Formats: sequence, C-alpha cells, structure tokens
Amino acid sequence: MDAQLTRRMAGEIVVSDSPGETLRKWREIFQLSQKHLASLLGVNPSVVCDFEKGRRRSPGIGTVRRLVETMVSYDRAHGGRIVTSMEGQQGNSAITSIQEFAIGLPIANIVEAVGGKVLAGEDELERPIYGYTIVDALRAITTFSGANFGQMYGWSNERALFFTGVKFGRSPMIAVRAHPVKPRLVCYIQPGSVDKLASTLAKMERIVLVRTDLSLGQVQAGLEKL
Amino acid sequence: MDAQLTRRMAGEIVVSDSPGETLRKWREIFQLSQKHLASLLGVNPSVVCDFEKGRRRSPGIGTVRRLVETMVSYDRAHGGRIVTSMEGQQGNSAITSIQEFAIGLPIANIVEAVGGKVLAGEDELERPIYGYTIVDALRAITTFSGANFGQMYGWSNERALFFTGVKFGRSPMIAVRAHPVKPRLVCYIQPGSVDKLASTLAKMERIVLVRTDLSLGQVQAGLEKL
DNA sequence: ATTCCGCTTCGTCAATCGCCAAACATGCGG
DNA sequence: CCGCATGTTTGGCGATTGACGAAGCGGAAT
Repeated sequence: MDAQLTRRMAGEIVVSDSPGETLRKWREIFQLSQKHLASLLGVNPSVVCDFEKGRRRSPGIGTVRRLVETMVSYDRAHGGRIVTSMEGQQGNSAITSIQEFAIGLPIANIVEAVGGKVLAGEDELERPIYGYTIVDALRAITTFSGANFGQMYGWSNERALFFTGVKFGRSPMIAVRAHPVKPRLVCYIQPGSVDKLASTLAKMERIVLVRTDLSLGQVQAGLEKL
Repeated sequence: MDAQLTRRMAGEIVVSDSPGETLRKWREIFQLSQKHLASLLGVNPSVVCDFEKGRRRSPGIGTVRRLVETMVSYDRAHGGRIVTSMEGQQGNSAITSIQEFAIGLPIANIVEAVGGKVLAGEDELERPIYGYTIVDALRAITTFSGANFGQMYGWSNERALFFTGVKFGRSPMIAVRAHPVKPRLVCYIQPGSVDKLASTLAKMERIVLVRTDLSLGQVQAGLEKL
C-alpha cells in the first residue's frame, strides 16, 4: 500500500549526494528523534547517527530499506498522519491502476494470474514484461486528450494493458494500433464479445491478446500476488 | 535531468524483495549484456552476475547508485532511446514544475536564491522546507478541478509554492487559504502588484510571502543550484 | 563437433560496513 | 552549578561486501 512512498524515499536516499542528510530529512519529516527511530529499529542510536553523518559511506540497501519501511509503517500504525498527507493524489479517472513489477515476468504468468484465455499471439508467451495498466475503455476514449495516451504507459513500455468496459473489442485495439508505443499484452476484462478484427490487429502488431471473465476485482487481486 | 528516472530505479531496487532480479530487469530494459555493463563500470562481468544472483545480500547504496547512473547516462550518451521513452509525460499544464530537495533547506536560502523580497512572515525564515512547486496562477484557476489542487503538493507539504502570472496577488492566497494543506512559503514571480489582503492572509496562515522581480527562467535557474 | 558467447559459480583477499559500548557534547530547567 | 535528556563522536571487532579470475555450463553459430 505504501510501496510508492517507500520506493520514492529509498530512491531519493540512494542517489542523493549526501544520503545521510537526505535520510535525516525524512526522519525529520516523520518527526522522529534519532533515539526514537533507533528504538523502533532495535539498534543503538549511534547507528542512526552514523548514517546521517555519513560515517557509513555506503550503507547496505537492506539497511536503507529497513529504515524507510520502519518510518512509514510506524507512522501508518499511529494514524498515518504523515503518510496520508503524501498520498498519491493524481490520476486521470479513466486509468484505474498503473503498476510496475519489481522483476520481469513472463506473459504466461500474467495470463494465468488473471484466468485469461489467449486469443492471439500464443507464441510470445515467455517474453518478460515489466508492469501493467488498467484502463476503462469507455472513459479513456471520451476523456483522453492526446497527451493522456502517453500516461497509459508507466515507466516501461514492455507492459500489459488491461481494458474494462469493452463492448466488441475493436476500438481498444485500434487505439493501440494508432499509438506509436505498443504494449506486449492486451487483456479485455469481461468483454461483451471479441470481434475478429481485434485478434487480426493483435497478430499484426505481434501483441498477445487475452480475455478474462473474472471481475476487475479478481484480476487486480491476481496481479497483486505476482 | 534524468534524476527522476534514476531515483525511481534505485528506489525500486532497494525495496525489492529481490534486488538482484530487479537490477537485472533494468539491465534488460536498457538492453545491455552483463559483460557490456561490466565494462562500462570497469569491473569484471562476474561482479555484475554476483549482484544479480544475490550473492551480495545487501549491496551498498554506492554500488546501486553507480549501476543505475551508469545505465542511464550510457543510454543518454547514445541517443537516449530508452531514457526518453520513459520520460516524465503527465502533468497538468498549469503546473510548471514540481521538485523535491534532497535535503531540507531553510526558507531564507530559497528566498535568497530567487532574489526575493519578504512581504510577510519574516520570523519564520529558518524553517526547513523540502520541495517546491511552480504554478501558473491564471491557468490553475481556470483549468484545475478540485482534485488537481492536491497535485500541487508534491510529496512533502513543507514546501514552497511559486506563482507566475499574478495580477494582484489576492486569488492565489485565497486559494491557499481555502485549501486544507498549506505551503510554508508562497512566492509571486513578477507580480503586477501585491494587494494588502495577500499579506494579511499570509500572516494569518503563518506563511512566508515573498515577491521576486526575476523572470521565471532566472528563478528556476536559482532553484536548480540549491 | 568445435568454437563462441553470455551467464553462473566459487575460492580468495583487502577494504569496508554493521553494530555496540562507552565517552563526549550540547541544551534546558532547576 | 548540577542533573538529565538528546544527539554526536570514537575505538574496535567480527561479518560482509567489492572485486578478481578461473572454471563450468548451455545454447547458437560456424
């Protein structure tokens, strides 16, 4: 749930020119004293100090992770004052969810996780992909302005695109075809029917086309587990 | 310039349940072989492998940083194929810029960096702030829908808010006053005039109000240097 | 079948980190 | 001036990392 914030904090610390000061910045934001933070971590306060003052030049990522996660989950456990104030806002209402995987996952795994039936592209199932986007097809078409299409693609474009609210399955594939950047996997969630044209287009673009009859909620749950 | 992407990669690696695989994911995205990456780093290929396979349980952040920055800058130096494909897209056109500082900076430093004159709140100048947002006042008012106001605040709300295109300086402060989350510093960039009401409101909210007659470009340059 | 290639595994060694305990410094109320 | 709390510094010891290079493995190309 707080993965976003956690990653952000960690990333900032790692590439900072002075990781120590950045760490301190976050500790201050969370309004914790070195001692308090140390006690949460179950270590000596000097350890926290060591990091902040840079005596430990290149702390392990394990340590950084522990620090960051400790702060976030402590705050969360105490009402989440700080955490909620930084929550993700943003977002076009047509985009239900955008996630990146921490590691590359073969398309086959995704398909299985969402109970999908492959309609086209059976021969590309081992390709790894790195994230997914879930879009409301209707709203996307009515509310997207040119630039928004770019948003659908998160950080990697080797990704899966899920559409809800699909009637015949033509327009989404046409949109995909028209767009210069292509996903590797397109999945319709509980579509009405799926037009033949859709799978033809998919084959042309060498995209794996899949349908699933699970609900959006079930799909999301399946994806979370990956 | 690629700080955003760099941070994201680093953050993802640090919090990943298997940093090695995540690292590999990124190497693959950048289409580098272990050998190639190793040569860029000036180390033996086996080193890269050791990281990816997790023999180093908790590599130092220095190492992670080097890896990540090497990939990004290599790609950038060779046309930036990958990097540009992941560039920041998104964003409301009213928001010119959103940045976070790596460390907390006293308000006074910011004011100085942008050549500002303090109009209210002289007694809060040492307070640290953690980021800034630059907004086009006119466009904000006409194009923002409720939710967008949340966007103005990046990750930390202990931040500075800069407005361009200010006529009298009333509306921006009224918007700030109406909003539940407050910035610590509000700065008008080349405002027409600044209404007395603005500084009154600022005092009420204990916000430091500043004006600068530098151009937007100069202000941005000043902020970059911090 | 042999050679290449990229990736993996492993033993090794110096440099560095992770952590503690105890000393040091600073600030605050009495 | 003293205690007391909080944060900083220091010395040191064992565990781990960062790096190398040799050797092994499996698939693709010759």
